[in-house]
Amino acid sequence: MLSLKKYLTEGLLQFTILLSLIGVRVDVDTYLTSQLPPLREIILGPSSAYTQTQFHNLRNTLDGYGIHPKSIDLDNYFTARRLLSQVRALDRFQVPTTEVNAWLVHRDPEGSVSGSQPSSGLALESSSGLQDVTGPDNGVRESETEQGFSEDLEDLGAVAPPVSGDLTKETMTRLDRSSHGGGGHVKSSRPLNSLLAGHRVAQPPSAPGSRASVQDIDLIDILWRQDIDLGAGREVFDYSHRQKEQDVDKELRDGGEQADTWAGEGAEALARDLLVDGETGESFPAQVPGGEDQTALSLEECLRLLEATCPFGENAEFPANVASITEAVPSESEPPALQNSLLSPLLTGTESPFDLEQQWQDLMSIMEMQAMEVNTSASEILYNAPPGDPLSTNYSLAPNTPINQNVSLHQASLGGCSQDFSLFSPEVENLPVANSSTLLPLVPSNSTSLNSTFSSTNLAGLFFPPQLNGTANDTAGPELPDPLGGLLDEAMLDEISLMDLAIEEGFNPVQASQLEEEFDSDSGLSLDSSHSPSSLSSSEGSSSSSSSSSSSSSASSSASSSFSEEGAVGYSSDSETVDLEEAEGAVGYQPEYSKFCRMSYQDPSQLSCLPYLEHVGHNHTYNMAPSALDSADLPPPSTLKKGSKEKQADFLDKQMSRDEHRARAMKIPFTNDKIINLPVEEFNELLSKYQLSEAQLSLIRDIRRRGKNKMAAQNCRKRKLDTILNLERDVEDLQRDKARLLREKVEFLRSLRQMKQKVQSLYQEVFGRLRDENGRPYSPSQYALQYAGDGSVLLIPRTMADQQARRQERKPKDRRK
DNA sequence: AAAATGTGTCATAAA
DNA sequence: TTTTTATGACACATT
Repeated sequence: MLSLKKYLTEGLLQFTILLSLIGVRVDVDTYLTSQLPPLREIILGPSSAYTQTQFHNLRNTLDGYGIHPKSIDLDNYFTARRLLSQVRALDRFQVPTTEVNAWLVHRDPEGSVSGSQPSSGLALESSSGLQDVTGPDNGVRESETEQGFSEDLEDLGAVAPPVSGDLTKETMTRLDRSSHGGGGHVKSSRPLNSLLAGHRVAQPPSAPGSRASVQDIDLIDILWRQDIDLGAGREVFDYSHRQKEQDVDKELRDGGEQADTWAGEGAEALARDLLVDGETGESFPAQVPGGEDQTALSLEECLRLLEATCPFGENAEFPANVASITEAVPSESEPPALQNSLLSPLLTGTESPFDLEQQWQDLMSIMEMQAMEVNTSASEILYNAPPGDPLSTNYSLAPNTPINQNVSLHQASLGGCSQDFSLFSPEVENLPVANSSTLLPLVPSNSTSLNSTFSSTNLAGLFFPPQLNGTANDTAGPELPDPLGGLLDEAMLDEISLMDLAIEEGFNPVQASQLEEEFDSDSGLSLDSSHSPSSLSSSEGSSSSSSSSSSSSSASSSASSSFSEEGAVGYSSDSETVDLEEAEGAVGYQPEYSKFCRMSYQDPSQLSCLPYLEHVGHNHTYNMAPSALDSADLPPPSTLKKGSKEKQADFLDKQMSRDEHRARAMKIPFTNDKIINLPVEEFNELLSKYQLSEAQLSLIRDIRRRGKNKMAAQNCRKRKLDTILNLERDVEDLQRDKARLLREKVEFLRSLRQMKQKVQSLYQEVFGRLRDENGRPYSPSQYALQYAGDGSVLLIPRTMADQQARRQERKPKDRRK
């Protein structure tokens, strides 16, 4: 009975997850409390009804595992596997950082497009006052939708009184999901990002779920980069502000929506739980939401991935259904088709050329991880809490908190797999543990990185190539050749040989220590590999980059006189930028290094040529500039309040430079951009066109001067940095050369010593065999062997030999003189 | 709170 | 001479 219960609960978890995927809402309590057989039947038998037979068959044939009744979980498992293979494929393709970002961004539109087709779930949700948000869900407004959405939130938030943090969070996530699935966002990552940020804020850092928050940071960073790529700024995700506002906003909706959507115990239970947790601040809000956050996210990510890679017709239904999980009326007709779409990716997954063993290991790592997290969080609730509530709570929670809780839904599902296995075949259960513990380290570097990311519950690691993970440039991909590897080896060899030499040959202590120092320094250099590779590799490209920079500098300076707009561009030649970006992307700079490069190689003038990007170049401003600009360009929907408008104005003001403020104050009729970047002639023409006061003129000239100087300073700093880096590289090269020369010297000394020893032994042998007329050996103290120039050997008295030796010693000195 | 870093500006020299 | 560029130095902001 106990096993049955366990099985039921676990299966129930899987099942609910699956159902949540499908978009069917089922009251689990009824099954759990009263009707066990039906539940079992649902889990075991009819699962085939939700899945397409062909996929099962295919899977079975490929995997070698028989069709398990609990195919739902297997579905999750295979979905995960497919995702894994996708991630691996990413890794394999060595997609550069920027490209991967683009990939994500492009993937979203697909999901949004597909999601925008069936907006049923959204329609349901919008009934509770979300129409503003979900109304423009045809992808027409795209990012604007999002903006309007957030602004709506802000607007509402200004009015709504704060209630329970958990409730708000939950509502927020639901809202976000609505915007996700049906909103037709080109960039669903933005709300996701902000929500994640919110999640991070809401979570107590000390709670067990804080692990997820760390990943969230990574994910946020990645997503943020996407957004930056698309022109959005981090400001969009200003957690501390937005989160609170949204929280409050959600409150508003929560009141109505929750009552609307969840009638019955589930809702009550949820509310109860949430409230209690929110007040007490117990483990639940951090743990369970955290865990389920991950789950939901990963599932959603799964869906998106699936959509991206398997643009089947049915896939179009995913987002909407996912979005409508909580609100959708359970419809029996839907699931099969949906299941079909759900499973279709599995086909491709099984088709993936990757090693089954490896995938299995990957999966095992996930399962292990899940076993830790889910068992401690979700299962706790499942098992320890009263029978009815927890399940319903879980059920309602998972679908309702898609974003923040996204992270672990995936794990939960995967974990469900492991649990399933354990249920059915203990030997299989053993496998994961053994594999994950023992085999993982042995897995090739690719999968190791993957596994590590998995085991660290790193969502970013789950869905992005390792290079992307958080610091992105932190670690060069395993495929990337370590330019310092050879050096390191060399240095180590050097050191070894040196020590060897010093020990064996009784090397001159001073010299030996010197050499040791040398090698130490050298090896220290190499040990600083985290730093060296970048500079080294950069040096490879940097010879070109430096040359290009020098050439471009001269060229630009010459060209600038003739064509000042180009001259304004100055050092920031495209080629150089590309070079360095390539180097950066390929080699994987150190974080600070990449920071350097980003800072230094951003083309300020180019940016300034694009007004909307003008402030991206400056770290101060680009945090808030894009959002401000966005909001400026796309005035929020009618619901905007004065407060937020003021905020917008503030943002605008903040984003504007001092000179821009001054120009505005002086009512200067053209843009600072023109003032600064126009060639002198055109600039003068422009001035002549207007009747400008003396103050205005002087301000304009100051603006021009300052603007040009600003760019000049940027170029100067960039150049300075280039110089420093080049010098650094040169120093490294020289140190390498020095080490090499020293090594060669040591080698020569060693061989010389060996030769001397050999000669000495030969000498003694020959001398020992010499006999005088009387057959007696010559005394070494009285005679010596003298090597003649022609190769002959003479036996001469010691005295003569000493004299000759002295002469020979003097001769070189004389020559020198 | 202090240090490190980034950025804008000014003064000045040079082209 | 005027304009532009380069650069050191400083102040301020951000991290």
